Amino acid sequence: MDSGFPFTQPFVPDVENLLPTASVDLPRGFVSEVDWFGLLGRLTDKLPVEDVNDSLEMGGVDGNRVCGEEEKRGDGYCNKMKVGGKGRRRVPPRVAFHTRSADDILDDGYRWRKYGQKAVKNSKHPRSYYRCTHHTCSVKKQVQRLATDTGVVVTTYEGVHNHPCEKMMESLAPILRQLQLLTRF
DNA sequence: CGTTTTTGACCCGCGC
DNA sequence: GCGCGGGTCAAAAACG
Repeated sequence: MDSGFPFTQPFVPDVENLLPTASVDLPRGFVSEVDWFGLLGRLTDKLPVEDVNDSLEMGGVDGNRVCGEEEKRGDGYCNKMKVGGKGRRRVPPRVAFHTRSADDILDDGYRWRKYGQKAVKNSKHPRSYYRCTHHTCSVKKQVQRLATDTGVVVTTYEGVHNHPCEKMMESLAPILRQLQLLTRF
């Protein structure tokens, strides 16, 4: 975890060729410097839309429990949610980044809570599942090592953050204060 | 003591 | 139906 913020240069992936499941080689040290907001925001505009054809859809999380519309889970998924007939929704964007790193946990500026880990077939290394800790946010990510090259960490993001990155706001705070002072006059 | 991680159980979709 | 692979839950443990 060597996240000296801010970094030297922003890393700008080629968005045009990222869809629908992208894979980008990201140099070590650049992880926090990706413009996730802009990137994923632009991605959602062009995402394929898939058909939803009944009232049971929405993720299929846990077959046992039934929750009403108000009890919608934090991640937006619900077992039995009435959505009233056919409709269309966008599938969440998935973007994968490759990073050559000895460290599995790459600091991307957001706070994550780990909720699972699974062994990966044909690989010594497990895959870890994380969810964004922000209560209104449903973004998930998976972290695993490449089976063919153990030195490479693959981080797959799913969804778009609906809140600002706290770390970025922190580093921006002094500048914002300055601006506020200056614009008083 | 609140938050996060660990870890086996559980669920679900898919191919046979 | 059954087994398998992948994803998630949730209780307990670990952590700060």
